[in-house]
Amino acid sequence: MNYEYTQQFRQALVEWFNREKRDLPWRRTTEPYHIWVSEVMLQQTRVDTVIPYYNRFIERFPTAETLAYAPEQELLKMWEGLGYYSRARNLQAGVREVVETYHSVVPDNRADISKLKGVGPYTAGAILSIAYGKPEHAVDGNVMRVLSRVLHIKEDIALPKTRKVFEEAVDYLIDPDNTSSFNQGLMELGALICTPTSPKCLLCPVRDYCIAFEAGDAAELPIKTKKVKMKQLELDVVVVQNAEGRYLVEKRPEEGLLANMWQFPIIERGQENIAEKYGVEIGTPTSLLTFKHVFSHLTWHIDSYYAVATETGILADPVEWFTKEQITQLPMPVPMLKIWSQINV
DNA sequence: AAACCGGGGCC
DNA sequence: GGCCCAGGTTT
Repeated sequence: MNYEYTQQFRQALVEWFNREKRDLPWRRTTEPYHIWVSEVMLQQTRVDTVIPYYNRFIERFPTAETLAYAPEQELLKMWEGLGYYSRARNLQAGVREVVETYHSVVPDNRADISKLKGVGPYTAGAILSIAYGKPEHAVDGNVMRVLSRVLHIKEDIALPKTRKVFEEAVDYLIDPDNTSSFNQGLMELGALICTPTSPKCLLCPVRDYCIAFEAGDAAELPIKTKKVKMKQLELDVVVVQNAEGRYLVEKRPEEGLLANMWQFPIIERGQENIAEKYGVEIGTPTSLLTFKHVFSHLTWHIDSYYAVATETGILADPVEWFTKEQITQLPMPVPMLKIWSQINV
């Protein structure tokens, strides 16, 4: 794209965005911490899902300090149901760095902001361009899809090194006077017009500058190869209640899947048993729910039960008896909430 | 470079 | 059922 074309492309994109942009909560502010929270929530998560979480989160943690000093359990509870819980823990770690190292001011340059936990190349560019007006690239899945079509880039976006191609393209194309609208415009275009399947090219504000539209193969781009294999796990979950009416729960390890989230006793079917793993003898279980829970690279096939404890020994460290009221306060993954809702019908 | 890390919506 | 979503970290 030559200089004049680049100017026209910028103008068409920025004017379309300022005219057509959705009214979203995080678009009513340029406060860097608030933009940061929104960008982390939006990682791999749809706008409509994020909106209620963002509003509740900002109400509870309005400033970097309030989040920095919050108990992790409460933070995870606010994040419950969003998934990718390490995002929340990394966000708090990053915010603590800002409070302690940068006097609570989010850094305004890529070198420093990129050092913060949970802030990668995309999030760094998003905060810098949206909150600070810096001409920095913010390349996400939307941007790669849009630019693969506009510029007819046919490299495999599943390969990590390909992102660099798009970052260099944005470095060249970005409107230095409207960095926020330009970067958000690319993403909004990807979300509303330049969609993965059946792009609405006839409504596209930059159609005149799109090589794929000219070539008629917009729907075939981007090129993405990677396919992943799914692991399967068969599990039994047992809600165990003791004579005092309390329920047995355990905290998951601080690393790995669903780190630091709480769950009811869970065993791999045929490989373990409740008595041995948890030190609790139980009466005859009654069936609750049978269902499937799909993660990114793993599927849990869950049979869930309710049982009464008949004999209890010494519990291991992350295992405790909690009342119904206490359990309601614990951050739990969705499959456990699903089972818990059966107990409280 | 590949694997890991949630959950939901859409086709 | 597979794909995608305002990705980052770990190995």
